Amino acid sequence: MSKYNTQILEIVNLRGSISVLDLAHELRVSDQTIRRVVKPLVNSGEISKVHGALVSNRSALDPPFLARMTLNRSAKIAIARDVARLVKDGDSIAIDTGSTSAFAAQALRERKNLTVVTNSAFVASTLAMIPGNNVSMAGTQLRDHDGASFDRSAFEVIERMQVDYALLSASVVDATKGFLVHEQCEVDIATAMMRNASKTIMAVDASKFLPQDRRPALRQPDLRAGDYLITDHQISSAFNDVIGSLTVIVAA
Amino acid sequence: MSKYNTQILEIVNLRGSISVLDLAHELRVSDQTIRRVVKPLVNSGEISKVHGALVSNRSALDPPFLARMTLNRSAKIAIARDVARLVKDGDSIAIDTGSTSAFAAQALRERKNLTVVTNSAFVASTLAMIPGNNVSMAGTQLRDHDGASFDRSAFEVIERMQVDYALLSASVVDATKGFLVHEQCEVDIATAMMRNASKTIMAVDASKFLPQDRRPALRQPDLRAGDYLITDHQISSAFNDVIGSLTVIVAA
DNA sequence: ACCAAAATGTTGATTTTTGTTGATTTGCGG
DNA sequence: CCGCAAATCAACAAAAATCAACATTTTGGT
Repeated sequence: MSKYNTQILEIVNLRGSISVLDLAHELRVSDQTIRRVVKPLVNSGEISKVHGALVSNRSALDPPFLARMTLNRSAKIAIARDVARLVKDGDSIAIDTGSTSAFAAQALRERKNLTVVTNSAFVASTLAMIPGNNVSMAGTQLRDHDGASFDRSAFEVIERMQVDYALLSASVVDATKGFLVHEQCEVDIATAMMRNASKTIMAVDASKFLPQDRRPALRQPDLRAGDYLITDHQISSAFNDVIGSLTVIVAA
Repeated sequence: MSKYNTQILEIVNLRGSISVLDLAHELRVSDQTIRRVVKPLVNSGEISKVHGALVSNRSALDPPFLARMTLNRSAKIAIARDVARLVKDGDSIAIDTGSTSAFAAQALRERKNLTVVTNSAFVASTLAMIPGNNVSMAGTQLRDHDGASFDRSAFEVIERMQVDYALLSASVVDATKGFLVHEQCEVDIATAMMRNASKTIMAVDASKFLPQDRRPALRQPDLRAGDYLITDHQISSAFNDVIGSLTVIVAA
């Protein structure tokens, strides 16, 4: 990770493409340095390279949102893949806010003819543009830190949908108290989604099972027998109470 | 994959078709190079080729949102920058659907404390996550090709906002008929946004001023004196009627 | 101030891309 | 069917970009 890293990404993504020499001149370094710095960026797929130029492969569409979600990224992606495997073409699904759900939305782009209801603007815009999908955005006023809505109209929209799956997440999993989140409004939305869904999918990466500094106090509604828990590590038997009769899927 | 790849796709898709020689001249390279670069594009079916010319195989319809995002990218980015320059921190703005508006939303991320109302889920999610912004998503059910909403609740939300600017766009500009779009619902939303805004900003790149194959028939509402038109080239005097008393900003 | 490690610049050999030339093919109107 | 002009293709030379190796500078810690 070099000090030019962010600058390079910025320039390449803004201009769409630029030659190695031009970029070297822009940053007042030699072309060789650019090549060296750029190589890991290309390997990690952040930008791509053709003989003669660096080209951005960031579609102008996907916002920096996902890029910021670097916390446990690969685990979340693995979980997202399994969510997409569970859901079939033509299913209907309610999706809550949260970074795991955001990745799941990305993965669900490969499904077709989904009916989706969500209170997250990001999830909505991700899935709305897939041809054949039918996406409803629940809520009007968006919270600034995650672009989700928890207003009255959000509940109204969710209440009038009847879906196959509710895809929920949690901030922390406690061995006795269960799935916890930080805010009451999140519980309320989750409850509404569960009530109107046949099955619930709880997607939480393994880090949420570890003790946390800032322990949230609010419990998500209890899951029902046959609901799914998707995570990325084998779960310790200490959590048997919480897991109960859930179908546990451990993502590779 | 060559460095001319994206440029070629952009030009071919914009113009519908172009001769190899013209394209070579446009990109300042030899015809032979064009032929070489184009061959893999033709093989992979991205564009097709007849003797003497390259033709786009994008549908004659307004290209899908994703494709439009790459069309005339640099012009749209320049325009977006000027939009962001016009709007000040703390302003309120209504934003319509469309690729130019999507870029404008990206550019507006550098503004703070904006109040935003939009019927595009993409614009909403782009701006919602900026701390201090207050974003309202107008509408519930999202159209699949661009993730925008035109339902009853969209109008209700827009009608109850009072904003400084309405940021609108158009598919084509006609010298006598003015700013045209393809669908009535787009006009309706634009009208509602304009009615509740002090000033209107019309953002259209120069390619929209050229004659088009498929001419949309629906007129955006007339702009008022003092409204802004932001584009990327000097506008021919043939459009004087349309421009009227607008403040024209030509993006660099 | 000193050393070691990391980052950067320079050089020259190597590879890829591009332009040019001339032969060959294709589309089209008699 | 023929001939013509435009378009295409093949091959080689020139130019540009890349890579590897080594020299130099900068950085961070003692």
